[in-house]
Amino acid sequence: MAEPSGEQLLYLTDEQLRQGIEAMFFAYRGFTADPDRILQDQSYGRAHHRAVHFINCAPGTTVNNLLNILGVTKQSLNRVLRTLIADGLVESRVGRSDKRERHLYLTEEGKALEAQLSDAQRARMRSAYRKVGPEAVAGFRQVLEAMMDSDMRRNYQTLRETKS
Amino acid sequence: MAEPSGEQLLYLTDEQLRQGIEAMFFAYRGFTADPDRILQDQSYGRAHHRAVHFINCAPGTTVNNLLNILGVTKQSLNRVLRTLIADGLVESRVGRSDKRERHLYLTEEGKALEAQLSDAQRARMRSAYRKVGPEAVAGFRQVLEAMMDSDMRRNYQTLRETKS
DNA sequence: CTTGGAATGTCAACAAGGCTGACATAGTGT
DNA sequence: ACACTATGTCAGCCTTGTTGACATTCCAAG
Repeated sequence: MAEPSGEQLLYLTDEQLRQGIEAMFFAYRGFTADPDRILQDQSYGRAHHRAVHFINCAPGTTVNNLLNILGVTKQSLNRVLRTLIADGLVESRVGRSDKRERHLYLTEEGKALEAQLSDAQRARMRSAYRKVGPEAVAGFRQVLEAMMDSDMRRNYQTLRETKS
Repeated sequence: MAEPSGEQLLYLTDEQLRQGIEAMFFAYRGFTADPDRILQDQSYGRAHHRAVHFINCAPGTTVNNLLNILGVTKQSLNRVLRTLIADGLVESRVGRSDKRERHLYLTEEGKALEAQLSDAQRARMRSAYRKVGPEAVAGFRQVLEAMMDSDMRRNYQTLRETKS
């Protein structure tokens, strides 16, 4: 074998990549496990969690905007929103300037659920972050960002800007 | 505000954790996008991909073993296996010592599909890894490992040992 | 040896949450 | 007036998770 170079670098071998793939699979399971557990008793699922999360992040967002972020069809999102609105967790207000648009807000009850789910998920991530330290976290974030589709990266960065 | 300390460290703030959560969400979408695209034409989905992946990793594994790794019910896995076996991608052999067990192997056709899916997923990960360099990759892996459930970490490490 | 329980795997039926397609309604803008 | 946009809804399909019921096989205690 020649000196390591190009594709031969240790961290780019097929075996290393395979391990990364499996780590991603198992870690994502852990990542969603706590909110899933909380929601399983209620008639909600992961889809509701995602909707509530992003409405909380960007209060007043429109349905269309949420659609782009979540990457599902409007029929699919609508099913989820309908139940959330019916149960009084989300409020849908007709737009002032453009009355076709619906702006979405969490009610107090909605915020409470969001906080409950968010706390659980953050607790796990905080524990992981604390175990490995800031340099590892920086690397983690860099890899995740590089792994996104470019249009999703745009959404992600928009969300970062509006809140940080 | 006092000096940053304890929970006050920059990388442990709620806002940083929230960004990490969203990065994980978007990155996982990218992570599965390529195999999903390849499979959507066929009558297979992500569940088939996962089964094929782990059978490829551990040829001769039993159904029960696969169950533990994948974390789904045996009925759910069975449906996937049934179609894979019917289509000649997976072979199921009755155990010699214990005839209750079924040992699973990929056929040549199964290996071909696995390679196709795996290549696509590795390509994305390789590109991300190359962009950010080995130190970031090391941090990425550390965080993922810290984020797994402990029982899943055991599975993950077992898989690493048997193959590396 | 037999018999009961544990382990393993299969089949059936149901629910969540994706998807497409078609269509209604209402508001915007030319 | 007319085309286009944003949203909501209905119907129906697919994948993939769930539980319940059941068959087969193994093993160990009586």
